Amino acid sequence: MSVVTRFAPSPTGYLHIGGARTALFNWLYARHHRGRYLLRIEDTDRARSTEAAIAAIFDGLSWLGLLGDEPAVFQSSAQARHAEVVEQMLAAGHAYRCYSTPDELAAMRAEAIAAKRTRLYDGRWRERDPAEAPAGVAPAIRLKAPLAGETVIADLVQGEVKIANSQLDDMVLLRADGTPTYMLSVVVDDHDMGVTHVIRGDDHLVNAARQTQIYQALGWTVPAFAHIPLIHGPDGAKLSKRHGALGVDAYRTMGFLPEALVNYLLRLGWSHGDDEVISRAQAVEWFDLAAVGKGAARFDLARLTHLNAQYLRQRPAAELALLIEPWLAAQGITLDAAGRARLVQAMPGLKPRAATLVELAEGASLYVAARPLTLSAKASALLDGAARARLAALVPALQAVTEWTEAELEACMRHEAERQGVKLGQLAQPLRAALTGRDASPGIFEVMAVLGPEESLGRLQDVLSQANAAAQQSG
RNA sequence: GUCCCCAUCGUCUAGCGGUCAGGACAUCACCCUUUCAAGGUGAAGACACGGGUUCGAUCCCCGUUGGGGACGCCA
Repeated sequence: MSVVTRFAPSPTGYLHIGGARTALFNWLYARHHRGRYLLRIEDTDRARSTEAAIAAIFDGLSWLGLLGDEPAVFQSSAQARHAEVVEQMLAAGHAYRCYSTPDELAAMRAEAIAAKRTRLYDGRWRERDPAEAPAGVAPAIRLKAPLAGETVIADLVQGEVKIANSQLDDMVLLRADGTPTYMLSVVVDDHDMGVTHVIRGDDHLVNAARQTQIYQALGWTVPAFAHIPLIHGPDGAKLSKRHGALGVDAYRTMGFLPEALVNYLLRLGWSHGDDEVISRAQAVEWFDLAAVGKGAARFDLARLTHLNAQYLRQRPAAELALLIEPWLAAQGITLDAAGRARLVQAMPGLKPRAATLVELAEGASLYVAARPLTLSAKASALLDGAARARLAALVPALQAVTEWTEAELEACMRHEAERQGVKLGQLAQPLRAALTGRDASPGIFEVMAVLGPEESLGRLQDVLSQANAAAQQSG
């Protein structure tokens, strides 16, 4: 039997980071077993579903490369089928009409809580004669669940889980308005879509027992279940808004690469020995449910950041130059062909100094900033009178460099430092400040080589002439 | 209140009866060095607790504690 998995998000705003991991595990499991991976939008609750939310989910999945193998199924389109299945159950005596109103049920629940009793539905209409039905009340249809015994879930991650049937009440299958509930829809849809493995969050573990009862009432084969642990925030509590980024898109805007996020999510709860950086192809080959951990894991941004740095370095320079353009644009920097070429050339020196695209763009901006540069406070501090004098003396030497390469520039600078009787750093640091406007940058010879003689000397002159102007003004 | 799940360094984890309890991130130190990174070397750092089972428990069983989840005519 060929494996069929599915990811079934409800469209409530964005693709949650936990949902992304569920999707990933489903995708990997299907790929590993050469099966199919499907998508189903659980939009049964029409009021809470919006086009924008659905688009956001597809967008997130697309970015991560986790779109379904076939067009997504919309649960709301199968309502007639759901109602038909409930009719069958009614006819077979596996379901019954319940005339209790929502108000009545709420009162029943409140009473149970006050009396510290179980809050399960008490089955008051289970055996009652429908003739006693109150006039004008549309009934909900409930499952006639087994009273005694237990329901067993053979979970691929959690192991065998047994739940006493006394703990499971007669759940609603069809609402009074004729719409199906989630519990019924999932079962029917998973069955109709031929889903063989249901891989989802831990919070559905008890639901698996309820759904098993529905499968059994229908005489359908129960799929294999795998309930993966939830992701917690850094403080150990459930991941929530106050932890910052929740949606996958937020990580995208923080400058993370999709392959890094995927690798991070994969290792969160799943492991393969001591392997940390795992390619997509390798993950497909290695992935299995048995290696999924049982405990909830905390989200660790530092770890994601480190992984991102690794993947950043694997990307070709040209790709990275393209990827950072949006962040550059946000700084008001638009690139021409020469600027792009300069960034590509600068990438090898920029890469190891950045962990995210945001940092990479920040580092890259020095190469494409417009003259004259705005100096940072620390850069200005480096350019005191003595430093400026050293730089002024350096200018003729630089102008004499015939081959503007890293090696030639270094030779020139070392020679000049010796001539001036200073350490290389005393020359290099002020030069860095003048050429980059900052106190930290890639190697200064590399910076000069990428900038070219014209831009380098130009930036240097900017600083020197500003100093002259300032001196004339005060003097 | 009832039921279910979980438990190894700060964090993610390896371990599947006998290990100096391994790796990674983070932290600290040193090296490299024109700055900042990167890189290299090293350090510190964990089996929640109590009972069993066993010649021997991180590992198997029970309990305690702690954490999480579920108990809707939400999904």
